[in-house]
Amino acid sequence: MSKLQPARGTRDIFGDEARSMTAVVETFRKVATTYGFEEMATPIFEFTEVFKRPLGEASDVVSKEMYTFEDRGGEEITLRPEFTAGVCRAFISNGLQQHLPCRLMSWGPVFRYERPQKGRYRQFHQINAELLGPETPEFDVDMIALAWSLLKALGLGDKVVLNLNTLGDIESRMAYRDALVSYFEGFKDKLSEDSVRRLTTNPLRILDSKDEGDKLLVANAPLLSEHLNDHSRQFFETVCKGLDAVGVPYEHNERLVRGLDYYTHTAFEFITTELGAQGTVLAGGRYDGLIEKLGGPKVAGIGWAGGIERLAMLSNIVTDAERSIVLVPMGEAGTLKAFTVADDLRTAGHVVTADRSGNLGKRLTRAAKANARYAIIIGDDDVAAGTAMLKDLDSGEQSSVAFDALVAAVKA
RNA sequence: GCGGGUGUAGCUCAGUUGGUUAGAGCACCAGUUUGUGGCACUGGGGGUCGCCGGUUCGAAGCCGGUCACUCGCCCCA
Repeated sequence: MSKLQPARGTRDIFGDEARSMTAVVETFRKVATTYGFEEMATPIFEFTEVFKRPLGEASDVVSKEMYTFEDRGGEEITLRPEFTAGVCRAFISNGLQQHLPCRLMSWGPVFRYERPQKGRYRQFHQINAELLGPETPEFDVDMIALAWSLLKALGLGDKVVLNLNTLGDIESRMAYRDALVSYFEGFKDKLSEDSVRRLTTNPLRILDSKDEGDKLLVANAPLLSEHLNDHSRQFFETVCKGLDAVGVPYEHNERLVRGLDYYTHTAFEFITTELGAQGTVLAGGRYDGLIEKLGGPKVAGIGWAGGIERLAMLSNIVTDAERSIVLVPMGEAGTLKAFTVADDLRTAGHVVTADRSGNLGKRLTRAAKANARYAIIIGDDDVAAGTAMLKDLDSGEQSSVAFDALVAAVKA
């Protein structure tokens, strides 16, 4: 640790960036609420097993990206690398299967030990939505529609493209996996180093390879759509029809796969080209076996997560700070009087600060630069007279107002 | 984890073939101005030149290492 720097991949968030991230979260809460979602805040750390079991031992997240440590009581603890597993654990812990379907929204920090880049941090923030209930394709449509509504509300409707695919149910996925492995086994010497490794860890990932040689082989590889059983095919068709009906544009991308073991059926990613290699801005899918895998009831689920930093960077939306009233006390009596004036105005709901240093000109300059709405000058003479000088900083007009009339005057 | 680039004030950047107290603009603070604003003038604070080591009489500039950021890969939000 040299100097007073934050640890690698972590940062301080303030100013415009903080406001912009808050705006993303606020928009999310508002939109998700209209879809019937309720808040679920789970701990930012869990027993390691909660993440290890559902994500899959071989996944990158589990094998090299988790912040895991033993606490003072000897428990294996992990800082959450995603929301889904924790939310599902909470669902089971609290017996929420009595209230299906459950629509749960969350947001907050998540942790992944990765090499940082722009738009990619070791501690970053996500908004998250999960819908737990029966395995019904219409729910997939609802979830994607929610994501699309949010993105539109953030002004990202034309910056982002929805890539959609189906991984099929477990049966279809396994059949396809076998077909894929036997196909690529034949070209093992031509595959990139990464892809040879993926052949054993996650063969579907090869479809997504950026290696030029791999791409040639992938072009002739068997297609997942050819290995879908009837159930999986119908499920996907229903999802597509639903999306058409709600008017969510999408591209069927057969190469879209997911890294985590628990995904089945629908998988989707909203992608932008404006953030370099960090183009995925919001992504998710269906995870029908997850809750059972964690030891819970047979309940299916679908969910997604969005990167708050990435969404904020793309949208540039900032909630404007509320315009303030600046008190300018000019003497001892004025300084004391300003405390009660401030109190009255704040009680009435205004943002009030006092500027007590420098000459009057400086203070008005600062108030103007801070985009304050009013300045209230309170000198000793004013206190004696029972009035303050209320100055409208937009128009430049000012008038003498009795102290007890200030709250009303400022409203007008 | 792998490969490339960058690092001088809060911000944007100068800084000659290594040469003595490291500069500018913007921003900030104060004064002109205890009673009227975004202007002007004057002044001020702020940098161990990312950090450590090496070469040299002498390093912001050269060499090595390290840290951070950044671009791509892996993977992902």
